[in-house]
Amino acid sequence: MRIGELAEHAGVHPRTVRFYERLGLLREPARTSSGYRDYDDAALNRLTFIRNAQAAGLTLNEIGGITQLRDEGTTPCAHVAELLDTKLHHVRHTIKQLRTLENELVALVDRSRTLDPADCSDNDTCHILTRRDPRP
Amino acid sequence: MRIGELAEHAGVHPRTVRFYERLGLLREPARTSSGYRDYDDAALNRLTFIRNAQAAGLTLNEIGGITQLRDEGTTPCAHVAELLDTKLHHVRHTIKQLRTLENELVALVDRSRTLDPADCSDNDTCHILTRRDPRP
DNA sequence: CTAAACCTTCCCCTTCAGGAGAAGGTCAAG
DNA sequence: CTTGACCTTCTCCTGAAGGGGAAGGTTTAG
Repeated sequence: MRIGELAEHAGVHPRTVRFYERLGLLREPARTSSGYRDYDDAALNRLTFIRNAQAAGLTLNEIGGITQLRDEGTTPCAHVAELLDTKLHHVRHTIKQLRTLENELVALVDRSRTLDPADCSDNDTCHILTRRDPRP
Repeated sequence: MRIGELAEHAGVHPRTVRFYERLGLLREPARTSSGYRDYDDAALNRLTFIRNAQAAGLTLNEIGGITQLRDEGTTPCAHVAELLDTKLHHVRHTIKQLRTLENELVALVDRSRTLDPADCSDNDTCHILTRRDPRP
């Protein structure tokens, strides 16, 4: 199968397939006599895996670590499990930070409703954003 | 005051001050006879404003829009209020997405505990990440 | 036979917020 | 006078995940 067909099956652009190959996520495929890339089903499986892993929030770099283990003959399960666990902690941490920001924004939006634009001077560019309390 | 002093007062690197100037967030300051940048208190106010706005999640581009209004003589309050409101919606949307990802990751971590690495075949690189259900 | 659709490599561009280093000028203290 | 700390401009680099176009070769359908 040629690159366009492979890409369409996986729902990506042919460009993306070449990009993954350059990063080492996909092995270099066979070539037809005219130099076209010629993929087998294993390549589609691999590409599908990459998309699944991305959907789970893994970076291409992390995915590269997994496929490398697989290519070396090691079952990557333990590594994958650890990666997912770490990612989960990161996600939870980010959510916490965003919730803090959300509260801050709610306070600022409220504030914007009570302040009078006529009182907004050049000193602080815009008094809505003038900090009253110390940074956490 | 020279750039190092200004930067220290604001808690940033002198490089960052020059960077903001290049972006048009800070006006070009006066120069000493030897070519050193020479800032007044207004510059520190402006720089402090930029930091506050960043803490509220605004991008430098958005902050540039605010300072431009101020430099043109328009009170930017209405614009700022709208920006904050939009940002709040964005943040809430991002939190929602991250919560979905969190649930997905919890499911995957659970799954990694029940699957046997001995059953992980080359076909799917790692069976923990093999999708069972269609993408939302 | 020709035109469209596909493929190839090569190299630069994007966003975001700076960071790094080079090569050189200036200022304050000992 | 010299050393160290500061300042200047210039240009390139980072990470993430590709996007875009140029210039050219191939394949397929009509």
